[in-house]
Amino acid sequence: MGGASTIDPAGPDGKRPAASGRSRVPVLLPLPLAGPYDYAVPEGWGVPQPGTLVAAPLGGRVLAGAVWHGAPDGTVPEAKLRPLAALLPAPAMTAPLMRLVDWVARWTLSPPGAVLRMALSVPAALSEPRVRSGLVLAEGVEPATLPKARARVAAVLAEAPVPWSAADLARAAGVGPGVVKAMRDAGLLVAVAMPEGAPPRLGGAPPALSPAQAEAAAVLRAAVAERRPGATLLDGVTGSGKTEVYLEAVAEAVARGRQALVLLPEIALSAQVIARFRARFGADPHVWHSEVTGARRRDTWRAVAEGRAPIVVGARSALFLPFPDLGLIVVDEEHETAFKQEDGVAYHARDMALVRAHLTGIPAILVSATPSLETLANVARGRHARLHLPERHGSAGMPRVEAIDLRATPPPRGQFLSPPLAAAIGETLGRGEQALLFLNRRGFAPLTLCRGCGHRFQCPNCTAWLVEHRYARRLECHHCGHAEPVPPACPECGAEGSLTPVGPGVERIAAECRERFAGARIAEMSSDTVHGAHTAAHYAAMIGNREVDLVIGTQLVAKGWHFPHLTLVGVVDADLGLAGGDLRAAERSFQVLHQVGGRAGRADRPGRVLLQTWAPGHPVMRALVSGDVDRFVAEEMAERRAGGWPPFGRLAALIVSSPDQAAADEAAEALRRAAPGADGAGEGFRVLGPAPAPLSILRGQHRRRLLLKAARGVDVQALLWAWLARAEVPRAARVDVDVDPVSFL
DNA sequence: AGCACGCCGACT
DNA sequence: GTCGGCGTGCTC
Repeated sequence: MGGASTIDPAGPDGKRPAASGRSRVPVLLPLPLAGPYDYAVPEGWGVPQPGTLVAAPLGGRVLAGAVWHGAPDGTVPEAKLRPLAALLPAPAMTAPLMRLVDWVARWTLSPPGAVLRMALSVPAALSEPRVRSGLVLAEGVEPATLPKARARVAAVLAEAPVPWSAADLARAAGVGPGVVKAMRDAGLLVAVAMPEGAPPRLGGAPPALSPAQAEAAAVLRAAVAERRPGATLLDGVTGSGKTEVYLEAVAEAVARGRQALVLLPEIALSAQVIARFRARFGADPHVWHSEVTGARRRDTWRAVAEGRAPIVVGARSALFLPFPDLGLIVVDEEHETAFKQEDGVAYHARDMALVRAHLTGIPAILVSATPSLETLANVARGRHARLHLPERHGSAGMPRVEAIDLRATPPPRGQFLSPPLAAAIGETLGRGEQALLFLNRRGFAPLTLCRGCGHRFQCPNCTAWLVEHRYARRLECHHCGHAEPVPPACPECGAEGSLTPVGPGVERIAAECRERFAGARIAEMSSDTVHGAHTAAHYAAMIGNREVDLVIGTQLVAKGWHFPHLTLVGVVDADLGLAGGDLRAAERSFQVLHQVGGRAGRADRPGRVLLQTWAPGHPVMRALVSGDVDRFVAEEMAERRAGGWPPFGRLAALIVSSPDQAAADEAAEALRRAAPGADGAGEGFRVLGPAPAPLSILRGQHRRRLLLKAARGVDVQALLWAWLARAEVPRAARVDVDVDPVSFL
């Protein structure tokens, strides 16, 4: 991860033999350079094919790069060329992956090398394959003569005389790792080279599918079998069995000897999803995300490149793995904004997954209970097919959703649960069932102010309030990580005991519940209490075992969990996501609230969802209460169409940032002056801004935004290239480009 | 991304 | 008088 990697040139030393009249090849390096560099091919190598991974000297170091496709640049004089240092012992990049790199670079206006960097993110995997050693019994060792623990180890090896890893061996023998180590040191065990991991043996049979599932699965299996390019939306409510259906498509790819890639948002918390793959195929899929590091990361990359990984389940970065024979890409929860990478190369993994599938000539499946408007528009245009799963027979059905009008039944002063919601929680707990309260805000209170002088605690690096975290006794900025202790007195007027928390976070809701539902066992789930897959699984088990009565959580609890005893979901502030005028605020609110509501009543008992809102008439609330999703989508689509917004128009953002406010303003003005067209408007496009970004100072950077809004069919990239080339931006400011922005921060 | 070269403050 | 801050520019 991070850092373009120097690698050990397995080949010649770093001297510079003159390159004389030999062939030259373009080599793309994992650096933000404008394009590939030309290199001389040492004598006797032959001409390396495009995609070949090579070690190339650059300045004083040697980098891993890829021989690129297309003609060498040719303008660099022969004498300046340096010879390639070595061919790397790793499979060459495939043509579709090289084309993907070019495609993403062009689309995002990033240097191709910056994109290549994502595809060569595992430097260790590019050098000589790791020789793993395993342990076998030394010759002539007689198990019977050994002490008990050692005898058990010997027995395991006698039973299965293949090389074992030390950890596996200790586990199988039921002894500590020390025993195995001591036996090796004593010469009772010897290390031998272990063969590279064979592909997992996949087996398993399809589960019993409903007729609708079976029909959808058959369509998708056929598409995979025939390698039919094109995308299909697979949608249906929570519990309609979408996963089982796409797993059949995965099974088809595997049966044909091809690989399948399944992209998920934030995989770290989806242990339950991995378990479903295991249940279906009898073996774990290869897993890829940022928390997979070290030897595991290297082995997985290698297994993918060598075709030994039939199924890969991964976060967005898995999109750039070197599959030699990909047969299917699935994007699960395709509406999730986590698929959009914001920093560095700003790409949307869902959209680029469709590109990779297209370039590879294979089918793609987009899966969601609440598809994005982009995807629905593509279905409407006939660009994607659609398979819709109806609600499943025999399931609990969709929960009943009701809005609580806070204007009519407000919470008591200083509290946040309205009487109807509090009553419903009390009844649920009284029946011995579980309830979940959802509030997408960490900490105790989002704002602290002084009752004496009105002072508000603000982050020194960002335009944001500091959030009180009462357990940690700190005021924290959720944008830059700044934290300070809660002071005993107001720093402005010196008054003591005058600081007042304003508004709720999950900690405050938990405090209120402890008071109101004495004796209830409460679990708080937010990124402050749940750190990664392990704790998440722990919480899930506690909830599943009914060791918890009331769950209070942030967005984290909305994701894919199945809690069979949970029958009530209360949304503390259903209006929260609607503030701020974001283009997709309504769509996203609907998706999140629908998803968290889906946690209620999945077993035999009906679920109930209560939404606390000040605006029960808002289209999002009406859609959730009535369940009339189609109408909501139609209204939202009509608004977007009328305004020329995505998915009916295109957007690109230019984000100016600088530690110096004047430089940021100057750069923004320079961009404005250089805007394409007459005064920023032309055939099918218009430039909006500059305006301060919603977080006008973030991590000490002053930020300004300009927005290019264009009709579909306008070559946005061409406009942006010309625009950026024209603009004279002061050095003290930088400009980032975000094509198809998802977030407007 | 590194790494080198190149001009202005606080130390032996 | 030097060590060293990181601003700017180059790497086939």
